[in-house]
Amino acid sequence: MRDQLSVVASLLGDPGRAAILLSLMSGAALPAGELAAIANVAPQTASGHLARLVEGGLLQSEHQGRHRYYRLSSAEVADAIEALLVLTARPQSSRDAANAQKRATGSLAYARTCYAHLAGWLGVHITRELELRGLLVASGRKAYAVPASGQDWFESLGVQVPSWEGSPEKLARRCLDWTERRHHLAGTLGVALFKRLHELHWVAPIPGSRAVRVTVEGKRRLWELLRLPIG
Amino acid sequence: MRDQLSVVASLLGDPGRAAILLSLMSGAALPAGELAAIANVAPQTASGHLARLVEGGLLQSEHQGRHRYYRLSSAEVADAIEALLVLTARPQSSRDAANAQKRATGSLAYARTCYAHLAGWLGVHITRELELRGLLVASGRKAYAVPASGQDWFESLGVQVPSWEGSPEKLARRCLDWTERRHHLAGTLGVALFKRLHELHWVAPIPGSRAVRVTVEGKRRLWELLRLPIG
DNA sequence: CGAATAGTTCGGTCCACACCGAAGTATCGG
DNA sequence: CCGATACTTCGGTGTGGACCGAACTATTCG
Repeated sequence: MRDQLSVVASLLGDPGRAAILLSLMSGAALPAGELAAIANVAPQTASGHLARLVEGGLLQSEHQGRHRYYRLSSAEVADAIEALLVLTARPQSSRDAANAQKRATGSLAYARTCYAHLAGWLGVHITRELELRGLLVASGRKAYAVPASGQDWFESLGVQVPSWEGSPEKLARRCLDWTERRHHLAGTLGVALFKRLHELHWVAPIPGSRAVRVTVEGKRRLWELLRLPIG
Repeated sequence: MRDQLSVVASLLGDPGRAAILLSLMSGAALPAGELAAIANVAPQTASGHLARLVEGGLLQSEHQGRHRYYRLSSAEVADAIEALLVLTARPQSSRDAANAQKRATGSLAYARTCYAHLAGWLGVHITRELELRGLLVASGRKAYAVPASGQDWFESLGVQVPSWEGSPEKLARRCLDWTERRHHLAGTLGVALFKRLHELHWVAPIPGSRAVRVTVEGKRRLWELLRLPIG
């Protein structure tokens, strides 16, 4: 029993395996070779890591021709990784350290997707502005409530606010970003918002990565709409 | 960035350190010597582990005379550990494995506290009976709603149902038990229920551990009240 | 003060495991 | 059927770190 914890934890405790798992956090499935490159190890080594991760129930593999794709086996795995990432972000309080970390992570820290919603600087600050304007209200540690004014705002942008299906967490979850260490909008509404920004060509996902680029149009409109200083 | 994860994870990846962290999950602070005994290692070894855990921000230490008490440094640490425990519980489907695990954990698996609410077999089954009777209704993945009938039941037992302060998660959280792999009642109401059962001498915490004993009186009353077969 | 207890630091041993070279098994394309 | 690509298994090497004995520092008690 008590070792069970250490067994799972030690799966995440190797830098190579951690890199692999992090690269799969987007929910995408990646082939073994690519994961080897990401983890910066030889294919044989990665193969061993992947086998252990599958054995431990963290990953699922899927054959496709001569490729073998791997993905996280459940949302619980992603939850556990995020819970650990929160711990890595915590003890830094000096501004320098925070900035160094931000620079190191590059554009991913600036704007990226987390599953299918916006995270990074952009995700956090859009959410912050909405909160400041009372268009989104924190309700508990894990959810946002959407007041009528907020609903109007989303719909004027062309985002259908989904009906209240079950828990508020489903609709508008508060998701913790580990570079900004601030909450941002997730859940159905978060996904819908990102989809709409993409439709409007205000943001453009960078192919082959989780990073997101803000278009020129997007910069102008986000400034008009939320006074968000971008670029 | 990417190694940060593996660094934290590898802190949990050693059986000794994992045992130490698990024993601190109750929120209590324990002295180094006791933690060494729990981890089943020499005091020097434990001392090294504890230093690394403090260094990594997972534990905080506190001097008190010639003792040195250690406790989890934040709820986030407990969250991360629980998120990992969920992963350990998942893949087992065979009854044998589940039973073996139950036996191995001994009385802790039967009844214990998790922070200050009841967990283990007892916690899970009390919660289950309340759910079957409609006195507690799952609301989303993380909270219970308490209908009027449930409120009556708690109050007839002498448990003040706290007023709806903010989120339902605060009041009646669904907490996942990792030996039973079932939800049980946590949150303010869960704490109040345990406190009341203790007051009534239906259960008695076993000193120096998180295990809980059900008294003879308790067995009789829990049977009368919920048809819970104990012992 | 000196003995006892709680905890730490230091030094040396030993093993698990991350790593890669080499060779083996699938699958694709011609 | 043959070479190329994607991935795995096997075997041997090297290192990080868990471990404990011994010695050291604090605190309490008589």
